[in-house]
Amino acid sequence: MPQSDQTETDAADRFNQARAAQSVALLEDYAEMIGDLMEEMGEARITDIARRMGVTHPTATKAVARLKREGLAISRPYRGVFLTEAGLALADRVRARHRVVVAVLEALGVPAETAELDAEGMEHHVSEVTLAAFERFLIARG
Amino acid sequence: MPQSDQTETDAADRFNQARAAQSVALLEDYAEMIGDLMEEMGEARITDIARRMGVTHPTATKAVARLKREGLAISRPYRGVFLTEAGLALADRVRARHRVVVAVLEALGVPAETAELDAEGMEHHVSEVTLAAFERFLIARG
DNA sequence: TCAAAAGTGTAGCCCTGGCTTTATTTGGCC
DNA sequence: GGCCAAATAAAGCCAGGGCTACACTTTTGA
Ligand SMILES: [Mn+2]
Ligand SMILES: [Mn+2]
Ligand SMILES: [Mn+2]
Ligand SMILES: [Mn+2]
Repeated sequence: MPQSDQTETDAADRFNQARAAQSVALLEDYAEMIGDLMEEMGEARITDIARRMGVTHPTATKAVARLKREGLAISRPYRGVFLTEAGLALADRVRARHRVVVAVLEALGVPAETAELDAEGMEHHVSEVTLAAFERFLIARG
Repeated sequence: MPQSDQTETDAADRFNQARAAQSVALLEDYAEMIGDLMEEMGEARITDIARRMGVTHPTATKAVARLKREGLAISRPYRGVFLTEAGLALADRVRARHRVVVAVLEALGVPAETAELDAEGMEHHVSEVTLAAFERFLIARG
């Protein structure tokens, strides 16, 4: 394989991975947040989800519909939303990863509020391998 | 402002920033890549753009249409695509940021190929403040 | 108790960013 | 010079993720 072909497939692979990560980003954020609300309030109401996500309630309803379709949440009409086992597992993984990303940013000298803001988008593109490296870095650093 | 209200607006702000960053991510990646192709080949053809992005050529055509609409590129029918001054400036900023993000990941112990893959998505969520911190970190580290 | 407020559902609109299919143009080559 | 392959354009489909407007249900409190 000539070098220029290699350059092209490598680039395409990168963009494909980024697109794949983006396509689950919304599910991850909703799962994490619904988990938070269940913890805090016992249930997650559409209105509360929408307010925290900064969207209108029909938008939150659509996202929850997708979560249900993917087996991550359940709900009955006019009742709260609840995560399934799979949803809870996802929420936990996402929450842990979020904290690691914020911690790494802060360790690198990023102000706390900025770290929180940037981590919200960056986290979804942090692969398992990178997450492991982040954790090693945080431990080594003490 | 009660603490719970604060929690909610903070979260909404985070998600809004992440959405805003995502909405320009595509422009950034195309600008960077068209800049690369102009450098390598003298012009950027739709077919080459599409192959490198890992999409079909109608998809690339649509993206280029958006770049033109935003004043970042120009092109005439059946001719190559070229960046405007604004497009070139964007491409340069994006390319520099991309390199910094990759360098930081590698400095944290992430393998080179993984760093390239993850950086492609993460870079778009790295704010100016965070980028500055990254650069200081890289310099301090030598 | 029951009316008003709050919450939820649903329909339908828009834009983005993928895709396939079909038409048109260009460019290389005999 | 003309033909054929490659490139480009154009049209139209789909899903995702935002929105508004409107209908319906549930909860609250006087
Ligand atoms: Mn997030
Ligand atoms: Mn998060
Ligand atoms: Mn990118
Ligand atoms: Mn990039």
